[in-house]
Amino acid sequence: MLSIGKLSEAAGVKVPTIRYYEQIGLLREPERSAGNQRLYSSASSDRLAFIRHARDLGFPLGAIRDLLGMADRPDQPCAAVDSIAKVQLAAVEGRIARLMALKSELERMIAQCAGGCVADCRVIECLGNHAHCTTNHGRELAELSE
Amino acid sequence: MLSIGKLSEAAGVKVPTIRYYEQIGLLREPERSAGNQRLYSSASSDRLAFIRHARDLGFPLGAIRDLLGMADRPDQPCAAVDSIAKVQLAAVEGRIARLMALKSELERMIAQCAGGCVADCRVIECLGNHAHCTTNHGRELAELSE
DNA sequence: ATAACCTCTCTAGCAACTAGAGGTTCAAGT
DNA sequence: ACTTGAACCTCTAGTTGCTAGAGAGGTTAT
Repeated sequence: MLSIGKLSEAAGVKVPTIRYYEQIGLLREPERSAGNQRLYSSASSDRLAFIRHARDLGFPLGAIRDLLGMADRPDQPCAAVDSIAKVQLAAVEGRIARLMALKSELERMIAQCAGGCVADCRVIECLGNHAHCTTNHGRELAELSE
Repeated sequence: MLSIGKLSEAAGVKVPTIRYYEQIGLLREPERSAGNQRLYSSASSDRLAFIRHARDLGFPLGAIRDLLGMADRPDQPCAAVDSIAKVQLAAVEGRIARLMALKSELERMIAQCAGGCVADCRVIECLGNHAHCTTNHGRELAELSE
């Protein structure tokens, strides 16, 4: 059995984060020692590593909750799993596209700045006047990119 | 003079967001009508458009606060402006790089899945076992990408 | 004058944690 | 056996950038 600190080290997830996952119901409440400290099995460690890996891949916790539920029923078809992964892939692709547009906009702004004083600064100018932009970025393009 | 609703429409920023910007000190407190409603000049509208555009480009509000302070002193050198923009560009580039790694990982996971049942699902398998990954993504690679 | 709509303040909520206060328990060294 | 110090406990509040709602009051058009 592992203490929360050992589990934290083993799975690469910070201690308060583990408690947070328990609080929101992503991890089951573990056993406790006589002195009320959490004790985890190595199965918990696997589960936590799964969560961590999915988080690293950008899956939101809600999707991870669904994935864990599916992983617990191995004889079901995995179409639903696939579709979650595909949604996540689409989200990632969308973010990349938006960020590329922002990148070129920023590069253009920076390149145009001659390094003089603020009154002539292209960066300030461009931020103040959307008409200077080449790309058609807007609220709907940027909101998922951060 | 514009009501908050007109300003909202003019700048493309929602009404509660305008009040929020005022609350955190990004916009000055405007004049009020006899009935205590906010009244904005067209200068406010420009300032708000500036903020909106910078947000669209992914600048955090703290950076925008700095940029606005600089825009108010047009005779200063603009090196500081440039450096804020460059930091933002670097952040965007970093996010793109991380997202590209995540994208290929997700694509690989999805491609490998034969569409059977969960027990054989490559997606679940890969999420559970980091050793299946080709890329070396980790906490430090993914944390800025969302 | 009255309906319809706008605005006011205030509070609480979202994701996904992180930080801190103030107190207990455990493991190791003496 | 005792003491020290690290690790643990619970609880609350903060982060970022808003968004949603309650309940009250202002404005405008017919």
